[in-house]
Amino acid sequence: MYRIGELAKLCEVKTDTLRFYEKHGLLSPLMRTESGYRMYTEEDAERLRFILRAKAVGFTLAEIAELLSIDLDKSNWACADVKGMVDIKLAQVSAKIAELNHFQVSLKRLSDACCGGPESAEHCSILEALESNSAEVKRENHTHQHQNNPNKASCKRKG
Amino acid sequence: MYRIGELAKLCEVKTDTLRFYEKHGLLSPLMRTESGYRMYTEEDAERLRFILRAKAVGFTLAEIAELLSIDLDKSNWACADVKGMVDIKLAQVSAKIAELNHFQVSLKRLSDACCGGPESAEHCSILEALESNSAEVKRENHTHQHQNNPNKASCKRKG
DNA sequence: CTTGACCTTAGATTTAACTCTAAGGTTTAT
DNA sequence: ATAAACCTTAGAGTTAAATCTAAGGTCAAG
Ligand SMILES: [Zn+2]
Ligand SMILES: [Zn+2]
Ligand SMILES: [Zn+2]
Ligand SMILES: [Zn+2]
Repeated sequence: MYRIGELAKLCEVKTDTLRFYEKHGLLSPLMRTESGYRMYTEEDAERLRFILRAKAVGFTLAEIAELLSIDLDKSNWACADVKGMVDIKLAQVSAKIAELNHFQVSLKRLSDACCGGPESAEHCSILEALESNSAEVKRENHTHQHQNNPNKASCKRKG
Repeated sequence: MYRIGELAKLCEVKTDTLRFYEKHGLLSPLMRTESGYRMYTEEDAERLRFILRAKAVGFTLAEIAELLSIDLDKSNWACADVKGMVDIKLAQVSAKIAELNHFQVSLKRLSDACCGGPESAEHCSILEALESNSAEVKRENHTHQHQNNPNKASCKRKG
């Protein structure tokens, strides 16, 4: 039996999180002490680990609640149901990855085009790209305009 | 000159969004009509496009506000500043991708291990994996337990 | 018998970027 | 002159998952 702080420490979450999970129907300790302290059993701890594992593969708490209720009533559910949830999540995750990959490619293109030097950003190709509609990013070259101050170090590519 | 609805349509955003951007200091039309209608200039439209392009590479509105202020005062900023913002964002995006890739791999492993059939989930390897701590997911095989009902179609791998 | 670490509750706050509501004024077309 | 389509404002609601606050009760040690 664990008090809330003990279980929290054991599973590396905050006590707030455990109360939050309880409020949202994910994990309710069966017992309370006379004085009202929550007492979690090993079974509760296992349920918490289920929740954390499901979180670790990307499920939301609402989805985890569904998985938990399926898990408690397995015989009334099919593999198809469970795999369906996983596959939907997989599609969502893949879609998000695709979006972020797009960001990544664009950002990389912007980063690569900019010298990153100490010169004025007046001719920075990143800003130019954001200002204009063109798909390609003009690359700054060695003779680009912001090398016009000979007192400053010349604007060389980093790394 | 555009009224708010015209600019919204032109750039495929909601009027709400334009008011929201104004409230947050990203885009304020210089003019109003006598009756208080916002009138956006072509310059405002360009600024909106800047915002949308920056959004399209993953910047938050707060970061876009910063980029806009840099853009209006380029000579007081260096390429290093601009590239720095891009590189920070790139790192964030890459970190998020890494997390999602982890989700994706885990989900794929779960999905692959489950037959996805109409049989009871009593021996579903997905649920088993979430219940237990083991890193590897046990794969359901052709003779797995939930094929014990001969009245139902056997639990075959989908696709 | 008091200090400090723990526990309780209800409810507010956080983050991001909208999105919606209510109540009303303006423009344009018929 | 009236209806439709537009515009205004302030402010509340949405989503997700906590995280924090305030005000107080409990427990073990010294
Ligand atoms: Zn440069
Ligand atoms: Zn640059
Ligand atoms: Zn199966
Ligand atoms: Zn299965």
